[in-house]
Amino acid sequence: MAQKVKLSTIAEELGVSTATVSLALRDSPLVADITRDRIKTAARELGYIYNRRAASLRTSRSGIVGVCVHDVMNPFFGEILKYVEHELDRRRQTFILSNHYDDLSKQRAFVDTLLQLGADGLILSPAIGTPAEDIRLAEGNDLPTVLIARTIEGSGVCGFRGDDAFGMALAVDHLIAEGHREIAMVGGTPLTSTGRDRAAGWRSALRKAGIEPKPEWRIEGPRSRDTGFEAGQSFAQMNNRPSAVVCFSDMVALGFMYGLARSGLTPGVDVAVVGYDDIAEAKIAMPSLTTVSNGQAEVGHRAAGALLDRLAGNPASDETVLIKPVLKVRDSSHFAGELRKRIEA
Amino acid sequence: MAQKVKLSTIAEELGVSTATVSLALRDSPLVADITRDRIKTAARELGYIYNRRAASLRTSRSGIVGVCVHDVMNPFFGEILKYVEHELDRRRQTFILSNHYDDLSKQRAFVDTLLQLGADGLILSPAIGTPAEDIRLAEGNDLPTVLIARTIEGSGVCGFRGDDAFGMALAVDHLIAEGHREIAMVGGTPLTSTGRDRAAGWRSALRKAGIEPKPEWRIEGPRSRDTGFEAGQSFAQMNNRPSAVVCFSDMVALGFMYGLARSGLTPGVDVAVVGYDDIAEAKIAMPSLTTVSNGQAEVGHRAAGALLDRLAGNPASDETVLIKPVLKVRDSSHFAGELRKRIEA
DNA sequence: CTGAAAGCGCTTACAG
DNA sequence: CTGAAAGCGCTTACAG
Repeated sequence: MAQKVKLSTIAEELGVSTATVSLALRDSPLVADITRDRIKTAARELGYIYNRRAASLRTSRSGIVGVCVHDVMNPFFGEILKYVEHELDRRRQTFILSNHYDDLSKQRAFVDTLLQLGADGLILSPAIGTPAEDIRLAEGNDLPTVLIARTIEGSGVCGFRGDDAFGMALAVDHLIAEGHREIAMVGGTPLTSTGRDRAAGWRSALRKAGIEPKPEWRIEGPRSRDTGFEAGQSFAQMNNRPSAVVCFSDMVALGFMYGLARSGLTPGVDVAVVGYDDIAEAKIAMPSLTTVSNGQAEVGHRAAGALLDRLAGNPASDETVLIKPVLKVRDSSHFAGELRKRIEA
Repeated sequence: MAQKVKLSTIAEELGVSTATVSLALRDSPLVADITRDRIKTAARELGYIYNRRAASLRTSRSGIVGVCVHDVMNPFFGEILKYVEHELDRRRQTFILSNHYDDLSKQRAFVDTLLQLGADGLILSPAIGTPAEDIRLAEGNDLPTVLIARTIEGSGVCGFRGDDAFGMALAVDHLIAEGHREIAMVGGTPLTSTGRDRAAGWRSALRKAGIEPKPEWRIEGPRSRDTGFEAGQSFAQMNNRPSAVVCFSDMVALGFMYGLARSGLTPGVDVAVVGYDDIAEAKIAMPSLTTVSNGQAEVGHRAAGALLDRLAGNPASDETVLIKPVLKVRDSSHFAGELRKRIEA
């Protein structure tokens, strides 16, 4: 390729200074209209490419925002990110994405890269085991951070997530209203705030209804479609199988229903199933999946908004915003209830 | 936060030059072992953060690779990206991801950003309508490009994708062997190479078996689970419904099966269904989905490898590598065949 | 093995 | 409204 075109190339071409070119290209009112137009035309004709590294070195603003979550392929995160992406696009920020797969060292390597690139901010759904210290380190190195989906005690930064305990209680209350008394919870781990809070919501909703959850009703672990599938197959073999389950997530629930079906049971009839998140697939699944809407749109929008606010110089908040979940009743939990009522009648 | 620590801070602290510090931190053999150790220790203690913008401005190497696909949330791309990610991680390259949603202007904005950041390379699954000129422009501005999943005539760069026509023919041949004579194809668009090639494979496999595909057997459009679902519902209402369908992708097939089931048909029994891609979900779906393995691992690995090769200074190739697909027979196509044979017997 | 100096391509006071 | 000059934090010949 030919010689690289830079500000000074344009400046020489037109017989003006690089300062004027720089100002003109960014529409500074300091530059006369005619000059600006001449400069912009020349830039276009010469195929000028703005060098953001140089600019960023000078201004210490990079226009880069890092986003790091467990796994983008998980629709729950994918849906949140769509909204984050939309918001950042509008503000002309470049976003760099990384999965951490709950591997702390991968997350740290990513944060390091962001610091090296002089990123302007970070939106993070922290990996299991992330110490508050890691967040403070990022903040201490001028990397404003906003948490999503999971939060960390004492991190001192703001975060957005659903009210997990409340949402899971909605699911359990619904199943109780449908006539169930034995309700298992499948999936999740006490290692994340999400896992702890949802399990707590399940447990306390049962107790409030006077039902003491049996230890074997709490099936920890699954957090993916695959492992949900395995859990569904095991569940089908279980002695004294509960009549209903709430799942840690829709992914788990959808896999669980596949697993039940593979074992010859009909989800929604033999076992009532409720998911969590209300991802797009829930509505079209067979049977359609009763679930708890977890506010992906709101989390994504507000997290991006909060970060952009801080970048604009507004004061930081350290508040965790809990978004109210909403129960979506569909066939996976409702068929069974209907049948039960008919039998009892 | 305190004063920013830079090379010169360390240099002053230890009474050496910044040149020595720079060399030491990158393990140059020019620096004495003791000096290097002292420097590295000081860097750690002072909390030094390497400024990649400054380095990159000087060296014109950024360590950044851009990746742009239709949508990361689509497991087909997600799976490819996992392998790309793995390969780039190993080589300590930072990767910047973007969806283009088949919007050419979004793709262009992303390529522009990469040029501005001085990215070292681009892995692209081009948006519908991408002119070869766009690729040449990137290459002309020192952004080596490798294509995945879709290719572009006359782009002059190398690409990796499955052999779509061959793969779809495998699927059709299988259904014919199962006894089907009326086989529809659901989904895909002639606007992409993938869509054209798969439809061509379907059509020519039918003709080779002496079957002339009826126009109404080609149901164009769906490329997602949602639209596959709608297609499944419409298909259920169709007069003279074919006994089998091949789908543009697993996502379409999985949605299609949901749609059939929602309409009261049993996928795999009332209608044989074959997908394309062999994403992880295919194996656990109900019924398990017969599909064509599309080499996501190989595409991801080899595309990343080819790009890294070029970055290492090896000569560019302009070859499109076609990866051989493999048929995976499962229940969604096999039940129906079994039943048919029994009925005929 | 180490240091002094130039330069990557911008932006930003400052002066006019 | 425009220009001359310094400086962001590195790396790289070059000299010693």
